[in-house]
Amino acid sequence: MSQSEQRPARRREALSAAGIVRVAIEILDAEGEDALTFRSLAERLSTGAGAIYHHVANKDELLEAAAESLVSGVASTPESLVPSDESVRALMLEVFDLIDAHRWLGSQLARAPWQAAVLLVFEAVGDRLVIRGVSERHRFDVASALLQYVLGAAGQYAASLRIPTAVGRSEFLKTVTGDWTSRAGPEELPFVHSMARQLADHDDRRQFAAGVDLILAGAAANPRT
Amino acid sequence: MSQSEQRPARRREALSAAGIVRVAIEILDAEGEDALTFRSLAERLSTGAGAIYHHVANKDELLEAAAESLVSGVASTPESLVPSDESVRALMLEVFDLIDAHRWLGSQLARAPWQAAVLLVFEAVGDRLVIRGVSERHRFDVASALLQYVLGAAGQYAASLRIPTAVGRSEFLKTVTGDWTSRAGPEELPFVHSMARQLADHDDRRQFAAGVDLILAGAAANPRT
DNA sequence: ACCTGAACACCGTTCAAGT
DNA sequence: ACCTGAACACCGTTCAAGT
Repeated sequence: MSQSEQRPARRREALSAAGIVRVAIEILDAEGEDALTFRSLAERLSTGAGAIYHHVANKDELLEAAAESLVSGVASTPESLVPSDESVRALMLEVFDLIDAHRWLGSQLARAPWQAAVLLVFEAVGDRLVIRGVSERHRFDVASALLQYVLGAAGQYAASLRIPTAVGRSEFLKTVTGDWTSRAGPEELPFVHSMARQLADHDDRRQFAAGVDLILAGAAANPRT
Repeated sequence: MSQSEQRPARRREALSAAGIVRVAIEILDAEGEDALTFRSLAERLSTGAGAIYHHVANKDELLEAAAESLVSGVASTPESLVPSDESVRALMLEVFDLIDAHRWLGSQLARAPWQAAVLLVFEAVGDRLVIRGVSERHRFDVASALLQYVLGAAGQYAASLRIPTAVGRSEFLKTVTGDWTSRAGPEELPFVHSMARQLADHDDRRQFAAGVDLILAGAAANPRT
């Protein structure tokens, strides 16, 4: 404590946008969305908060870059040229798993509509639809529907409570709806109450895949023009 | 300016949770999400910021209550008992229009997964699926898919730029992707570039409806078990 | 050119003091 | 019981000063 004052000195290699994004992802993954601040980031980088602004315009850009960095890993060129639903399904599940592994990514994708990461998913989905042979007329509709579906799931799972499967039906409903449920019994929410077991027991990933299949089945059925 | 100091005095009727939520919605609608702070709210209510905490636990609860207040208006009992896709479609579009009219609602619904407002939409969708005669085995899948789809669209449109239809293709892409597009030409994003016209010209609402039809067509086709 | 860190203009939330 | 508004513990962002 009686250490004499001395200025910090500039040890350390130069900062870079890529390095900042990498550390930001580490913080987001390890400690969650709220833990990422310019102060915490600067501390981890042994620098001042202001230094970051020399490489990243602001926090939004930082989050978009972090999202793009992760998404670009899964949304690459289709590996198969065989026309089938399988490659579309596989891609959608890859995106799902990525969000599952990085919860903050869900909120980030849902936040800004045409950020780079979202565009990459749209491109990847579209590429596979072209290979699958979806007619030109329906491509845009199907790609949009799949994109919006995965973004909805992203936001949903990102904030979800990850209920242990052991939890029983009534306890689950209580957890999920808080005291709100007590205001609304089976008479007011018949459907929700009839689905309580599925809500408590369902597997998020399987559920997600079922929705993808529904959209692809609709695409195959060629809906009304 | 030489007015003598005097304490504010307690004119005004008592605060209430409902009144606070009403004024919060007014601020959100008129000035957007960022404009709603406990300070701005308190000013509009001619009170201190702390007073609000006697009626609302925190800002999250306030936003959830605001969302529920709006959603409860559209997600009421089905008006028709005729089994058809039409009532499902109509409900989905009502939710879409509600989000369109209150942009902040999109982000709010996408933010917290099982808040009251989301549960109300799930219930309303489910009720109509039961009437339509979707088999018990598929009800949960179809309701979940529709819910996630509308939440994805909600987040997307909430933040969307609302591009005037007059804007041309290249200008649109520039607006939407920023300088990111300049890094990625048609070789890297073939699908996005091939869809550029649809992206620029499409009608959000019609697009949304097309996705709903896709899911309903998939439900009718009875996807793989 | 890049970095540093104090300063600025905000937040949500708390809490002693009033009525 | 309810209200008031200053105070607290934060933010993102800016900017003079250093190297």
